[in-house]
Amino acid sequence: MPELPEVEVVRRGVERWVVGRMVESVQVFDARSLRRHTAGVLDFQERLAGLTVDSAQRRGKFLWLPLRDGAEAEPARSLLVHLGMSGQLLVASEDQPAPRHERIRLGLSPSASETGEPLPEQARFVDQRIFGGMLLDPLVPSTDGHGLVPEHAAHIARDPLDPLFDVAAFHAALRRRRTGLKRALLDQGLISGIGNIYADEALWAARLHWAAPTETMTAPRTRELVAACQEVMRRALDAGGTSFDSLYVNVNGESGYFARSLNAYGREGLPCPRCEAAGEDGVIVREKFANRSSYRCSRCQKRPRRFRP
DNA sequence: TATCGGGCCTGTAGGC
DNA sequence: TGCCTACAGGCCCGAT
Repeated sequence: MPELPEVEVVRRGVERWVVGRMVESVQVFDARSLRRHTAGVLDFQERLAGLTVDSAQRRGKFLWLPLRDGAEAEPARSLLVHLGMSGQLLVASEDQPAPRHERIRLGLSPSASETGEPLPEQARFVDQRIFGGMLLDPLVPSTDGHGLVPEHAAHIARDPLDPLFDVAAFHAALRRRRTGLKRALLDQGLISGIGNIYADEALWAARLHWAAPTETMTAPRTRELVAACQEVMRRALDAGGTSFDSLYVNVNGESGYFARSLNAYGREGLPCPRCEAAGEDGVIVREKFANRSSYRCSRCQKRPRRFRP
């Protein structure tokens, strides 16, 4: 499932393979992947073709490619990409067979690597469940005054790996909320990039229960939680992301290995690794949370007296 | 205004 | 074998 580390892996791939190249053609195989581009498929195709990819940017799980028209000094719009829960952005050569669930294909201008090898001519957006999508979006000033962001991503908070992420501001916002910790971690307007998997992993690392009330957090506990988020995501990034199946791959179609390093998520009934190492008997339990699952250790992530499910 | 829950989607697994 | 149901989950929007 693409969360921040997976999207960052894809961003790096796009930076290496796609930046600096012109979009020469746009094929749309499934209009549902352009659901958020309200002007429609034709508008998307006509306006995107002929623009050059200036860079590859990311905030949380949103990835965007600022686009430059030949005569422009600065990009004024971007191709905003969200992978949803099954989206992939693959680079491929024309002779490679079309993958199943390919929704959008971009033909790229010819280019060569440093060694003179020709680069793949296509970028393919593949999305089995169509929760993700693309849109052409104007770039607007970020609400914190630093840089430009696509209009549709302007409401997204900075993520914990962003050098400009403000822990004190996050703590203050957390204290103002009247909800449970996990719900807050999944709120992309509060802190971005965290999905169900890394929320469980970060809460496990910080020994916090998912339903602990946000208003009970102290500043040191918030710092510990943010540090846990950063640590979990950095390790996932080093491993190339989390792959449970073929739903997440990098731009070259390769899977990541972080799933092997998960401590809580998906480990129902197994011993808690931390408790096991200490000779204790904690077990990972699975609980219903907002129509999905939450995993925690029965012993070191005890249910708080006050509880906000 | 803040919070919550349902809908969007498809493939897979499991039960019958 | 084939049908049905539950489940996975990020984001958006309407309801409370």
